[in-house]
Amino acid sequence: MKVMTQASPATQPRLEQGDDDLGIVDALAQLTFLIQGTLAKHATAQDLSMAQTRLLGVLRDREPTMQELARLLDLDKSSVTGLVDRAERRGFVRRAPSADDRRSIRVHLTSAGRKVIERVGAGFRVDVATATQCLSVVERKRLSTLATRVVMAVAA
Amino acid sequence: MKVMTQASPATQPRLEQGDDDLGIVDALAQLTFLIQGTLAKHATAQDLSMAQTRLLGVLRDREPTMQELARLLDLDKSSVTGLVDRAERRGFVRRAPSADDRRSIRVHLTSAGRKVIERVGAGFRVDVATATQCLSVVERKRLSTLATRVVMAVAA
DNA sequence: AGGATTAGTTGGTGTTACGTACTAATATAG
DNA sequence: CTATATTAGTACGTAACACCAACTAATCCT
Repeated sequence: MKVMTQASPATQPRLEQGDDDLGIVDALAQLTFLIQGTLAKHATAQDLSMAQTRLLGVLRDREPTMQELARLLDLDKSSVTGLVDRAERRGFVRRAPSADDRRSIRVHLTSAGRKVIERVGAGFRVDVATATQCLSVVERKRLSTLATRVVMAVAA
Repeated sequence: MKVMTQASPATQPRLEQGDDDLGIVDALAQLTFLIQGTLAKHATAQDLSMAQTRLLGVLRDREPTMQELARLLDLDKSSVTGLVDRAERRGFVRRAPSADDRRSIRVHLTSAGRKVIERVGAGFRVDVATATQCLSVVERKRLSTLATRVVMAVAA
């Protein structure tokens, strides 16, 4: 995990950090893999792939067209066709004709789909809570605030 | 993004958090997707899949056997065979016979492989730095320390 | 020496993702 | 009001990826 940056040239061994700090880049990278692994675990437990999980997750509070779905998931529209095909075949989502535009289609969760994604979410929540138990209440709050700030800033 | 947990029952709209805090679970989940997206972007820019990127990333400071690689990447050994096949075909890694055990094989980066993964790392670093620019130096340090603590605690 | 175990590959199946080409519906231009 | 262009979605071909089960070769065990 040693890739040099402009900020810390190869000639300098990073002044500010000891063993208790991986540096912002590696810390976030590793945290990311950890969290993704956790999510993948619960997805697998519900017999869902990560792609299916993302699809159902996005549909929890939306009823988008295929086009919008492609944008939300950052996929090609032809990829979304297949994804929704398989989810529909398993009874997790359904396609409904759009009211205003007869070309487009609205995708929505079925109750079975909602149930399965809620189960993944519940398990995930427990594991994230467990993983952050090494932090005090104040620290956990700090972490979630900082993470939120970054997410919000990038979104804007 | 509203799945209820034991910690915050459905009857209560979350006492402690305002609009400036998504809560530890959603904040980390969203941060994770953000970071993964960034990494994927730079991987694609170097014409690498995420699987190839993870492979080359792991090999930066290791020369594992196929078996160890499977454990490191949390993949089936047969998946690793294919992954290494494709990476070798593209000249990024090489297989070398293991000295002590004639059954096993050691996989190592080529200079081309090292070069390409370093480029991904460099771009990724820049983007993480940019994404965290909304934080002060102290806050950034705090975030990286907290993330490190979580990663370390889970690893142990 | 001989059976169990371990390392790695092979082959088969299913998912995922993409690009291109296509149909149908809507929007725009003249 | 046609004629053309654009948009929404699907179909098809290709390739990567991941798994399982079956297989070969080397090593371990007793």
